[in-house]
This record gives sequence, structure tokens and C-alpha cells, in this order.
Amino acid sequence: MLRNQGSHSSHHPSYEMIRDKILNGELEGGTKIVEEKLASELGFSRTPIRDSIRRLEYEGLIVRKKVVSPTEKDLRNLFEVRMLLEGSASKAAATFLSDNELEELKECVDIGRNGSFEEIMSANERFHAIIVNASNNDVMINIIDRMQSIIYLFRHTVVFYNRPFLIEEHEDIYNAIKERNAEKAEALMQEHLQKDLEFCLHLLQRRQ
Amino acid sequence: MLRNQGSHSSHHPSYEMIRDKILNGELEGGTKIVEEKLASELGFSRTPIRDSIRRLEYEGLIVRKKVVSPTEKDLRNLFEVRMLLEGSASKAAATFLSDNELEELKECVDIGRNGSFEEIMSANERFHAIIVNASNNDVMINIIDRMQSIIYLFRHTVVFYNRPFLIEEHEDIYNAIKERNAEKAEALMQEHLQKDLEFCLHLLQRRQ
DNA sequence: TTAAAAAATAATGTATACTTTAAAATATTT
DNA sequence: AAATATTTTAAAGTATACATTATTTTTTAA
Repeated sequence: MLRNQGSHSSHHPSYEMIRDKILNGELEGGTKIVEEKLASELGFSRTPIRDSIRRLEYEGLIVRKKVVSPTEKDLRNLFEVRMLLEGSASKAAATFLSDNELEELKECVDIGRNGSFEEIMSANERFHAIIVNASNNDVMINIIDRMQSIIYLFRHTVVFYNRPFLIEEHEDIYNAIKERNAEKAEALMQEHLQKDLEFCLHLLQRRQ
Repeated sequence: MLRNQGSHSSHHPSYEMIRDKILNGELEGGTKIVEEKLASELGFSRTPIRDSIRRLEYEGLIVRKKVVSPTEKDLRNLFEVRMLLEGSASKAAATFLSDNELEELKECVDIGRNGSFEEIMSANERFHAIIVNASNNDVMINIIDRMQSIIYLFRHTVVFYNRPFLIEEHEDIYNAIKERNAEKAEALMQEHLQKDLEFCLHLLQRRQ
């Protein structure tokens, strides 16, 4: 469950421990988060645990001392913002991405075809991260970064249930960027995210 | 120095005290932030002060234990994101805003013409807040909210130096929204923010 | 006199005891 | 038995002492 840590200020190990417990489902949505319980469980005092919980609250993974369980609305909202920001970043990627980065992007597409579950998960994350970084905009990178944990929850769904055409869409985006076609890259990224959203919405509904 | 507090989780009074010290210039950019010093100064223990500092770090007002002094790059990055998000919100505003909210928007424009400095400051904030809220997207609202403190620093500059055409631009945006012209509202908002950015950049350069 | 090492100081990180507030369980009244 | 009040318990907030790390100052050697 490797994840890039946020650009700013280092954090206590308990942060990742708690986050991963949430991301891998050990702590499911709705679970009450109790400082003392986590502290004794993880072997730290309450002080660093409090810090970690605060941080997870900022990321939206903990809401009112409970593990978040995102609603359909939350999902739509998140993707609306991603479409705007990652769409814009895709234009920047088409304009500025170096040959090396293009190569790396291509590798992510290929791993998506042949990799193991975990490999596909991180290749997909990397694919989007390369594009977002191309924006060269720390504010934007930061915002997307803070969304990563929640995005992870949904990416997991999309990969686990093997959403059709996911790799093909990544490849189309890659090609548009390679062709330096900024408008096309933006449009394809937005369509891609729209498909992701719809896929997640279907699964979310079926489950209720 | 009234400001809306973030939607989630209440906070300790020291948070606003420290934030306002930064926003009103009592603590200028580059000042070292020392927990114990603030604690004794404000009459609390270090624990809640630490929390407040963490929160301000999260907002970007404190960076590596120092009061932020945004660079030209920071300014451009911030406005790039605002243009995307507030542009999109302007479309939503043109589509969905009620008559009451339209009226309130109009009042903000009028205060911009006749109000005192503080009145103009909060009317301008309110003008943008109404539009952002029209997105009906909590994720977006939250992102903009976290940017508010930094935006405040620049809004202060823009109002203090009486940027030309600011009110006229607000009025144009208001009219586009009233006419339910979503595309025009988006374009005008983006132009408006671009002008704000350029004005701030000029002042930033003159000062160095 | 400068550079490096050592010591001293300051600041943050951590643990923990205590206080206040919120939640749950029990008792009391109708 | 249901609704309200009271007590009890649990959790978060707060203060503070101690530990660790970072920074600054002083000393020493080249």
C-alpha cells in the first residue's frame, strides 16, 4: 500500500498506519476513531495519534471521528474537481512533458495491461501523478495529493472490478500528449474521469 | 478581520488569533513561529497552539515554522487554480442562482462602490463566496475555503491600492449571471481573476 | 583569523496526568 | 411502560514535564 507522502512537513509513522488501515478496509466506513484505542493498539501515546487523526481529517478520510463513507454526492464532487484540475494538467502535459516522462507514462500504460493487481494500482496512480506534476503548479499538485487517499478507495474499485477500456483510455491520453495535442489530451482526460465516475456510481448503487 | 471558519471541525480561539496576526501584518512574512512564545503570549498551553499552527500550515499561511511570504510563482499557481474552480462555479451560478442570491450579489457590487475599506473587503469576499457556493460542490468549496487566508492577503492589496475596474468587472460578472449566460460568466470571471493576478504581480515586483 | 569541534541553548516531539465535555446507562417520576 | 432526570463512564481537550533534535554559541586547533 505504497503512497507518496504529501510534499510538505514530515509525519509520524502512525499517520500511515492508520491511513492504511482505512484504505485496506481493516477500518471500514463508519467506524468510530478513538484516540486512546489507536494509541495503545499502535504503541504510541495519544499526542502523535491526535496529530495523525487531524491530518486524516484534513484529507477527508476521517469525518467527525468516524471513518468516512463517501456518498454518491461526494463522489460526483470529487470527480468534478478532478476533471477540472487534471484536465488542465493534461494540457500542460501535452505542452511540456519531456521524452523521459513520456516514456514513463507509456510504461504505466503497459503495466496496466500486464501487471499484478498491486502493480496496476500503483501504475495507474503514477500515470495520473506524472500528468498532474506536468502542471508545474504546487497548489494544484497539493490539492490532488490531499485527495489521493479518497481517490485510492475508488481506484481500488475500478481496478478490482476491471473496468472495461481503462487501459485503452490511458493509451489514448498518452497518444494525445505525445502528439502534443493539448485540447485533445484535456478532453480525453475528462472523458476518462467521467467513465471512472460512472463506473463507481454503478457499483455504489448496486451495493445499497 | 472577520472570516468564515472552515466548514468542518471547530477550532481553538488561538487559531483565529494567530491567523489574524498574520493577516493584519503584525506577524510579517518570514517571521519564525515559536510554539512556546505564542503560548505564553496568548495565554494558552502549547497543545492547542500546536494544533492551530498545524492548521495554518495546512492552509499554507505557515511554512516550515515561518510565516509564508508568497513568491510570484505561488501567486500564479494560486490564481491558476482559482480561475479553473471559480470559472466553473460561475457557470453553475449562472445556471442555478436564486433571485435572493442574485440580489445579494448585486448588493456586494454596490458596497464595492460606496463602502468603507473593511466593508469593501468583506463584500468582495462575499461576492466570490456566493458564486463558489453556487457550485453546490463541497469539495470545491472546501478547497477555496482553505485558500481564503492567502487570498485575503492579496485581496487586501487589490482593495488598498484601489485596482481600477474591479467593481465594473464584478458588475459585468453579475450581469452575465443574471442573464443566465454561463459561458460569458465563466469567461468574465477568468478575465477578472487574471487582472487581479497581474495587478498583484506588478505590486510584488515594484516591491523587490 | 578561520574552520571545525564541542558545548550550551532553544525548540519541537512525546508521554502522561488532569479537566472538561459528551455519551451512555441507570434510576426516578408520571 | 415511556419520558425525563440523574449518575456514571468514556472520550476528547488541556497543561506540563521530560526526551530528542536542531540551532546557536563558544572553544580549540590549524
